[in-house]
Amino acid sequence: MFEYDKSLTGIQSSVNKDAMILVNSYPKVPLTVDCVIFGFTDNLLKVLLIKSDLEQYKDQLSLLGDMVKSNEDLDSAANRVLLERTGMQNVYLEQVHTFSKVDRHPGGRVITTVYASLLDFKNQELKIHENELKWHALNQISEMAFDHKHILEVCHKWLQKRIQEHPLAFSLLPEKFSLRQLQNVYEAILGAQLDRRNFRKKFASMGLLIDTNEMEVHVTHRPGKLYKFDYAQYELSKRNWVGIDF
Amino acid sequence: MFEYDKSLTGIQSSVNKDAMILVNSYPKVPLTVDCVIFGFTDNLLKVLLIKSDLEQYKDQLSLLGDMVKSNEDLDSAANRVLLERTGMQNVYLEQVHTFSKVDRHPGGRVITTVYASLLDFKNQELKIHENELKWHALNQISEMAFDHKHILEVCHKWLQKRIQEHPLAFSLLPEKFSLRQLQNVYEAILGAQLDRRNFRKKFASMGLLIDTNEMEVHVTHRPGKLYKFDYAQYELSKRNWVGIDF
DNA sequence: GCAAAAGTGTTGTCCTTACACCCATGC
DNA sequence: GCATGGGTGTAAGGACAACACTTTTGC
Repeated sequence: MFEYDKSLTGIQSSVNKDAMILVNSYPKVPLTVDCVIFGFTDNLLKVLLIKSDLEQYKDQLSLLGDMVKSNEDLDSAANRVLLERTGMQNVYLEQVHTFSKVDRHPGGRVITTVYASLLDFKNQELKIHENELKWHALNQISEMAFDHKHILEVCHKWLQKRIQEHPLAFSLLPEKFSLRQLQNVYEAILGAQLDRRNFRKKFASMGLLIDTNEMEVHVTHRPGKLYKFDYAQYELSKRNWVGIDF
Repeated sequence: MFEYDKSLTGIQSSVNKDAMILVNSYPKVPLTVDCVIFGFTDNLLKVLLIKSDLEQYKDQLSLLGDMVKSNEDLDSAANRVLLERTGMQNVYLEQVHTFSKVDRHPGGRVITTVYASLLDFKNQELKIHENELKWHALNQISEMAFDHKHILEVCHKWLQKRIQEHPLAFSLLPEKFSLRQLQNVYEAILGAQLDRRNFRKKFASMGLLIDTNEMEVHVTHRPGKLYKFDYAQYELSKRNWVGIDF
């Protein structure tokens, strides 16, 4: 089976000529992606941040971002940023919003598409410590460079909504986790206390947890059971929601 | 009270110099916005579309879009497209997603941010008929130019989800509407039949409908009451949802 | 044996669903 | 008077919220 690059054939390029002229008439804008990388440890929701490179934002915190390369789509750029900064691949990553205020960057107009990612803190070691790459507790972040504080708030709200309708939270936990850990994740993200018995009942009834027959070890209290998340079962049982809930 | 344009002051520009050099090093990309404009009539969910300008997509349907001007943010560009094409302002408009596959446009790389809008079909007359601007029933659209069919599907799913958690549907209806019209909107968008009594009970119990004390006229059956949507009450009573529903 | 968190069931309330008959209008 | 859709109530089932005691471990 052979395939051509159609853009190289004479026929195709004559058809495309008007399209190319049109596209060339458009203003061009520098594009970046920024990643809001959520993690969970010490019972706190954390975000992975660096110190800004720019003099103007000296010592201020900044999201992990980079320009979008000319042959790269946004998803790839976001995955690349994540890989370059954390060494991790195949992590949960979702586009959240594109921010475009004309004065959002002091160096001129830059539009940024923001991705949110969730990953297990402990699985990974942040080999790259450039720009003081560190986890920061979400509720202790005050000022940030650019419009990044605003972006962070948008992503936090996005996450609060998203974990209630999609099992994202499991990405923040190790493969095996206790129900207490799971509940802690929900409480940290939602900023609310949940009833332990009802929480456990809810997850038990969903049938998405696999009992590993293992227990917590070295805890200073009665050890809890460890579970795995049943991704296969989740794919089968995704709800088809029809209801009205403003 | 006076304000400067800080970018014009000497102090500021020396601080910004490194930022500007950085931004200038980024690849630049042509950007567009595309609007998926939903309407509702004849009990069908419709979308406002034109015929593509491009030779390659001759006679194929295309979303309403335009380049993003160099001094314009995305929201403004989307509002401008809507205004230019429909003459309407201040309509519901929300950013949905940014599409960036490198080969999505035959004229070269173009990234597009897609907005969805909902508006009342009858309130407006589409004065501009360029490119055969017309409403098309969503379920009868087959082929489209570019990746617009895919975009449309993403926006339809977005809409299905969104109307169940936010009262968007009212934007598709005239100011005064009957419960039957409202139910028809939900049924058309969700592609599902809903129980009439339960639907009415649900909305009655929410307390978001104002009885106008007017009735339908010139209908060939018992006329229904006309209601208005109580936006003020909705703002007060927005739910603060904490629940888990995969 | 004490501190700390795991594990477990019941009850009341509310929401959702399913379902059938009479009513007002245009023709 | 008939066709068309408007308007209404109830009962059963399911989900959610509130709530307290016993168990297991480390120290």
